[in-house]
Amino acid sequence: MSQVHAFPKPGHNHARCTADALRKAEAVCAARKSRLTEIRRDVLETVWQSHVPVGAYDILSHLNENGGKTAPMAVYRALDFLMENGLVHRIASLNAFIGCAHMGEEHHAAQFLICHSCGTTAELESAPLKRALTQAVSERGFTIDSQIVEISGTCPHCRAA
Amino acid sequence: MSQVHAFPKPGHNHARCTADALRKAEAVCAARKSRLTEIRRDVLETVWQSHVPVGAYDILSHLNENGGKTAPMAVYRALDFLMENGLVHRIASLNAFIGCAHMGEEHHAAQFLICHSCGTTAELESAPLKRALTQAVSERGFTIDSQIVEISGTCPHCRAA
DNA sequence: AGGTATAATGTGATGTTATAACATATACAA
DNA sequence: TTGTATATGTTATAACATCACATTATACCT
Repeated sequence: MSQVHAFPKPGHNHARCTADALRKAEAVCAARKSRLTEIRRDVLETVWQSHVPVGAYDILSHLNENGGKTAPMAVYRALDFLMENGLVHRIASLNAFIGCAHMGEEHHAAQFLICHSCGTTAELESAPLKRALTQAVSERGFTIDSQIVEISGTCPHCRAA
Repeated sequence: MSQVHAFPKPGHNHARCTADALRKAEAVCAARKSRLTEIRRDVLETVWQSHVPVGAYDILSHLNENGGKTAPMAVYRALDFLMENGLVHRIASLNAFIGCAHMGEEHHAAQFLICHSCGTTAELESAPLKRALTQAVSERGFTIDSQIVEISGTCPHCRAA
């Protein structure tokens, strides 16, 4: 029986999400012998400040809040590293980035639910959807390299409110 | 039995695609009492020059090839109009635009196959995929407003070559 | 420890995509 | 024909992303 992932609740203990994420990231990097340097860790931490995707320049502003002088390139490089290591996803429809909720685990695909009311974005992670997609695509003689599934709408919590 | 749409062949008579598209666009606009003005028609025609998505600034260059002085804003406004009327789609992963292959028809969803070898991009239009998606999303209590499905890979013709 | 290759970061300029804000022109209905 | 809505023109700027090259840090081999 497949587990249906819950959409992040408005009042959840988010400090825990962040702490878990950083811990997992350390583990993933250790396992892959990737180096989670200071700037990469800072960027990851910034991305994890919420479940709302953040733009690269927002991350930059956050890093420079206390007089820092990090350049855009540094942020993009850190984001590239984090994406290569499966720690962060890019949301193409928003030109923004979000922490990966399944670091180190097998990943069906990058499938996202984006609430345009509160901005909260969650991974959908549906195996049936993945299968339907694979099937439809291969029927057409096409070979998949990568995919984007981004669904905008209203999350259960905003809908209730 | 459902019709599986063919991926555009390299040597097809593309003049016909364009002519068909412009004719359909006229019909759609007439039916909706939308005005397909000169610049909008020019942009649509430019987008239809191939089955490869074009960037807004490429469209702009094309419009200005013979000394014109159209501004970016005009192109974006035309694209907005064309998208509102279902004549053009935006490919988020490429920041580019492509003519809609199903103007005026019922549309399952914006689902695209993007060949990263030749650039050719086609609408997938799979009902089972749409169903799987709707199902997965509603299970999570989420209400869909819009969706993006963009699949990158190799098209049958490039794969054969 | 020292040398050297590789990886990471710094730095400045520039490229690319998209929108804001306000002025002007055009269509078309009353 | 004149008012109103729609469309376009114009200038500036915002927002997102990369190039190219210099410098520094780290790993790892001897």
